[in-house]
Amino acid sequence: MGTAERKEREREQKKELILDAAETLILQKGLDQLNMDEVAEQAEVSKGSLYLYFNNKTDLVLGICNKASKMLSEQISSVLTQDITGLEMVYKMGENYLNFVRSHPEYFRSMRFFDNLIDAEQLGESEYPSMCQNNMDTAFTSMVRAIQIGMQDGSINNSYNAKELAVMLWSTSHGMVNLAFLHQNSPHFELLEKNSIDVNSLFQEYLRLIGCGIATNAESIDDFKSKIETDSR
Amino acid sequence: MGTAERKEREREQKKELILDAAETLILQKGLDQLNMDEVAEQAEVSKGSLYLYFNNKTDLVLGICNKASKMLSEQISSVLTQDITGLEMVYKMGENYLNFVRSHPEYFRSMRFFDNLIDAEQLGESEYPSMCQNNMDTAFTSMVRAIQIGMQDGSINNSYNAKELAVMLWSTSHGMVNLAFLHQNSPHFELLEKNSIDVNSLFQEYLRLIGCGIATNAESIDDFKSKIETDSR
DNA sequence: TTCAAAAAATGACTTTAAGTCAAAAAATTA
DNA sequence: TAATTTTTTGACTTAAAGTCATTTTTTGAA
Repeated sequence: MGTAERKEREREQKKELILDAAETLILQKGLDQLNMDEVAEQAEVSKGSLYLYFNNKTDLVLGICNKASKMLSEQISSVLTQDITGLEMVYKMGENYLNFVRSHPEYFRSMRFFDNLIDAEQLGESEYPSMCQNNMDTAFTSMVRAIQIGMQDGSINNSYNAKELAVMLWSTSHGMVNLAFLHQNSPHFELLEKNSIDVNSLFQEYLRLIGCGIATNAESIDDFKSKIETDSR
Repeated sequence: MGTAERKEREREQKKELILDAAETLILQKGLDQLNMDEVAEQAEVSKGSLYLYFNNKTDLVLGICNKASKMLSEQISSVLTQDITGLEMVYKMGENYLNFVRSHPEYFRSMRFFDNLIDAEQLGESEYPSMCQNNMDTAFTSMVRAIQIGMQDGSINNSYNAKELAVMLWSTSHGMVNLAFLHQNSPHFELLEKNSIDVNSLFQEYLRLIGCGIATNAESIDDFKSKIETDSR
């Protein structure tokens, strides 16, 4: 009869509706100011309904984090299908990460929230943490794959362990991207202005720094640099 | 008469007492679970008294962050007085940062809290944010200084802009150190275990990666590597 | 179409934890 | 030593998360 299937679909749509409402509010006023009564109002449902679709406020924010990490993971993984060297893939992945954070600050906020939760709190019965984790694992695996491709095609120095290198690039780019986020979204954060540093050139320099570290040799570095310059135009 | 001075000193001691109590609780149960009633109990004062010494809960946590950032800043700046090359200073600063986070997870938690606040919330009348900011500025300036020393003594490639390089090293090491923090303090974080990666060797590799990127030439890199190996014994 | 049973939605209510303040206790000083 | 000022207290207020008895809507067999 298909009633159950339709119900399930409608349920998912309603969850999506609520998540959209919450995202709008987070974008407007930040995650700290997110209030369940307002989410209910924005989503045009009662407060009680929120709790039919999400266990609690944390669960709801993790629902957003799930969407966020899925989107990021897809954008990172998509690089693997391009016809470029492994080193270039690594570069593109970093660029995609930066672009993601810039265009979806509310998504990045939800991912920072998840990062804070994973330390500290017991996550209860929410199904989202493992989903978020899976999304991030997928993105990470794509990174490892790009590095392996680079070692194969000779663009990346194979004296590193691929996974170890992936973790390093992951963490360092997280640090860089976090800086870009603060610069864009926090009026109190003035480190870059005070030192008159431009985010774009900073990120280019980061890639250059990393590039010099992981590339096989001078030729592949030069090759890499010219690629970067071409891309940034 | 000196009564006013004594009162002021006693007031500072009481603030310290309350901060210590809060630190103990954060270490035990995490920042999310921090509860003002429990802080009052732990500090052996009434709840009302907490609000005589701190504007609100946020202010109290920022008080901890002030201590934390001061300690970190001192540890980083102390490297400047050592008789080593600029490149080695940069390395030592990174190492000090890592050690700080490992031995004071509750302090690092308070600094993450500050990081989240600076985006999002209006910080009210608290005097701490600017103090924390100053502490971090001091640490950052020490980093710039180390890089300038390295450019002078020939250990660091001077094709970079010193401040830009400092921001990069700051951000990337923040990312690395954050990873080490999660690994140590979050039972849910399994990225390193799953890929059987050791934090110490990862950090060594990070320094090697960065070292290769910023060092002047092969000789200084080799020199640097042998220094690192000596130190890790 | 009708209506009883099931499912979904509601909002007034409960709970929890931050934050307040009038009254009490302690310290100061004349 | 007693009036005055300063400090402390904990019961109270408030804000926001979370609950649940009741109402509304949907379903599907007669």
